[in-house]
Amino acid sequence: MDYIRLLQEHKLKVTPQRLEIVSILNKYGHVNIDSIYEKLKIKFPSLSLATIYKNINIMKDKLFLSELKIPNEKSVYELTKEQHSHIVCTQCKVIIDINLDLNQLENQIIKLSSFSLNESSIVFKGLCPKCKNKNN
Amino acid sequence: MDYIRLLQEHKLKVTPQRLEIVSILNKYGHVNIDSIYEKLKIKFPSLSLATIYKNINIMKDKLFLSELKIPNEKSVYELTKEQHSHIVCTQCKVIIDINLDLNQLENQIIKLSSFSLNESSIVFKGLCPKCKNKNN
DNA sequence: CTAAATGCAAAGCATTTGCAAATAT
DNA sequence: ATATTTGCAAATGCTTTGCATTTAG
Repeated sequence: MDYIRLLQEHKLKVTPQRLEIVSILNKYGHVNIDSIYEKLKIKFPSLSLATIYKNINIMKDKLFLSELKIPNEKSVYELTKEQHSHIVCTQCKVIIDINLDLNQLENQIIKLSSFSLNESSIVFKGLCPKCKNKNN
Repeated sequence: MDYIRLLQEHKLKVTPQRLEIVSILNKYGHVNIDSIYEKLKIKFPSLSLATIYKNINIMKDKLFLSELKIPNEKSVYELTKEQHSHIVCTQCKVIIDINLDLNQLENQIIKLSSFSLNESSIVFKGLCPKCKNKNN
């Protein structure tokens, strides 16, 4: 993935801190602020939390970063991809992306509510295969 | 709706403040902290925000209050009902409940992810019928 | 009468802001 | 050379806590 181009396309200056934030997001997929900070602190000991917040916000504004709100948990961030849904393991907290066919669901909604739809946020919770087995 | 019984069933003392919080939740359906506070302040001028927070938290713990996290907006609270989904109007911010048949969706998820499922949080965004018309 | 709830003020966190110094273009 | 970004410290804002007083059961 070309992080430099990603930043440039959004008219952001390419700083080492920014490159590393994007790289962490890309590598880990779903991360919260604290864990971005921890990981970055290793490479940039002088790094400020304020810098992370500023960058997260600017990237959100430019829409190439999305915040995922999860019931009863902290928000995590991910690089914006095509629309997809999430499943969270209630035990080990792993979050995975899933591509669902939402046509049938959207038809139901439009029929029942007469809304016109654009975004959706679909988060399921349950047990991942590993944790399912551990529990037996 | 019998607010007194609702509180008693959860072993909470029936105070005037609590009755009014529950009544507001029931009346308005989806409300955020500030708007609960504003509405209550009229009836109880001495009311403290801390009391609202304490009550929201205790009701959440007892699971008869649910927090609804909405992408890019403040959380709202609702009395816990049977599982249902939500649609939010991006223009007027109205939130409506909707009962969807999730069977087909859940089958997809189980097939694709091998998770076992329990909760789900499904929030769609779009334009409500009124705002759709206004925009023409 | 006792345990729980309220209201106030203070404390605690998370996030944002202002500004001088450093850096990218 | 200029505008943006960083990092620090201070400020803000939301939520929680501690405690004395009040209230419900």
